Amino acid sequence: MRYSQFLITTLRDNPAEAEVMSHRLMVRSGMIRKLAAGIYSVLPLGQRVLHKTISIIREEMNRAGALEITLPIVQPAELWLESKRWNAYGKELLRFKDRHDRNFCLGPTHEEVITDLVRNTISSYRQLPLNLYQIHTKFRDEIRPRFGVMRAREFLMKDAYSFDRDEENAERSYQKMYQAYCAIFTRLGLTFRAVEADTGPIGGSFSHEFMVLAETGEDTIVSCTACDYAANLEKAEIGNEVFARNTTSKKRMQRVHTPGKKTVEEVSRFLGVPPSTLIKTLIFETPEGPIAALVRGDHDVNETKLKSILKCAEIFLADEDRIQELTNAPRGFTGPLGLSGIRIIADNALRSGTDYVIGGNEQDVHIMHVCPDIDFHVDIFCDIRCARDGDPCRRCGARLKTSRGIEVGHIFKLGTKYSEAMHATFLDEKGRELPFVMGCYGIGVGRTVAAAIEQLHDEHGIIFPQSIAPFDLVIVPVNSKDAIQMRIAEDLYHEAQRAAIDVILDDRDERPGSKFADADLIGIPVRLTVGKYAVSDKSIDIKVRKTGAVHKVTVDNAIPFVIQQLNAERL
RNA sequence: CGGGAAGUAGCGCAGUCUGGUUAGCGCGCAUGCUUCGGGAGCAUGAAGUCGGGGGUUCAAAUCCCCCCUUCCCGACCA
Repeated sequence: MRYSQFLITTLRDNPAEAEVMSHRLMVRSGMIRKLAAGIYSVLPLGQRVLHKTISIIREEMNRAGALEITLPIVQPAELWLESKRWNAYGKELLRFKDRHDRNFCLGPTHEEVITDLVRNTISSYRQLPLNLYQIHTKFRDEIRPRFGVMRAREFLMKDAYSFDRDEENAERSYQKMYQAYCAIFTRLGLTFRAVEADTGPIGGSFSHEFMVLAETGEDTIVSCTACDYAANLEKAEIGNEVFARNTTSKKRMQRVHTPGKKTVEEVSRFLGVPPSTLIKTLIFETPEGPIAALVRGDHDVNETKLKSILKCAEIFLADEDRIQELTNAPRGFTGPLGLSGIRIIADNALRSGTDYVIGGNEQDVHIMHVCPDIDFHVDIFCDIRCARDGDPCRRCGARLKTSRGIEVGHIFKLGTKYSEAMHATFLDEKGRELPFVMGCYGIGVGRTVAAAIEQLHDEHGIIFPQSIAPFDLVIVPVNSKDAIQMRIAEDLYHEAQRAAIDVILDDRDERPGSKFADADLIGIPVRLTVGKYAVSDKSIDIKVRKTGAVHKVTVDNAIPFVIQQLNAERL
């Protein structure tokens, strides 16, 4: 490819719309342009990167035995009504009507469509296992799209769906995908980690998220410092702690006046006690009515855990009016004592300690020296808080630590959730009709590219891993009006092409500084500079983007050296 | 949906408070000359419904009202 025949539209200034680095660099390098919030056009440079990413994903999916298909983006409501997700999915599902007034939606995911396809196509255990995948556009009407393609509304996703005859085989399919994902992200040159995760609205029994490690990631990962346990914060379980309680020296409860002190911080400062001796009482609305969730003042409630304990999809914090109605006090003074008709769920940590401060369910009143389960009733104790640095690991008891990541892939064991709801069955060798045991497996393609950039960049721009760089090599003639330099550059260009190197020749009549800056910004792994030394003593500079190292080689050795450099990185 | 910020040439911004020549600057773009090892210099030029609608006024980018869009934080969410 010649620069003069390619469209590269780099920008010198950071776009005002972009805050995070990967977004800035994708816009500045000319990979993407925004059309509307969370909706992007992909330019030729970005398309090349996507292409290479997709190729790797496709190769590994095929290697794992999955078959590529294409499913429609526009989906009829009937299928979603069958799975009960037409109403359950929420506003992310963009619904609309066609000219005949029939309901449709844009597919945010494709479980319904694939299940429908398979139930009409597969009828025998002999046709299993089956894994079908596509790399296609999804639409999710996110409340707040952000960070460019990292959280877009319209985005490219690889989604795969496995169908098996039983749990055991489904487990095998799941493991195959797990391995394939590891292979994919390794080939993409990413530092990543697979973590246990909540299944969310997709449902199913078990899932892993693949996290690209990056400080700017939206997700918090909890991992063990000793064993290999790792989970999303939403899911991360806290190991058994020692719950010691000595009630012999317990003080009597005491009402205290706490005018205007509503937050944990205010109350703890006012009373001169540490936040860990306060109990936060949060009222949540659930489908079965309000519940009270109790955690220590220095802990945070984990709503995902709470949902899973309550076995419901939707809970939300009660608002000011509702709190007043239920507790006869404004927000900030809620406590478990005397709450009638409300289930009280307390975090395990509250099994320890006898001397807590709680809200008095009365304006400007708190109660001191309170012991859970003795001074007030607790319906159940369980793990409902977010894990923190230092908490014990569920598996081995060692300390947990937290870090940040970007979720680029998610694999689910779906079980028979969809196949049962939609009557997708096959006959086994004994003629029994059984529902497919399913799994589904997603990779956010654009997000993966963004995550790679987030992880691999410097002050000059993107440092693409060779596997997804838009070009392997850029050849820069310092002075494109110098016929001899240009001829050497052209010769090297052709030589590189013959060697199957994805090369671009910067034949623009630009100053060398601009060409270098663009090459760095775009993140081409290897740059070859043809200048006056190439003319005078056949010396070429080869610069490696990642390390910044400059190697001087002769014209004849240039391309072989480049090949060696690329092979060193190629996986 | 709550809080905050912003919409002026392709991009980045000034001008708005305090209404008043022809709406500016940098980058980019076009043409010419010189230059060419880390974003060159000079000259000439093209490019603007000042986000949209309404209002106030002799006069509106500037003041008032309504709306739209975008970004950030939160709530929410693969």
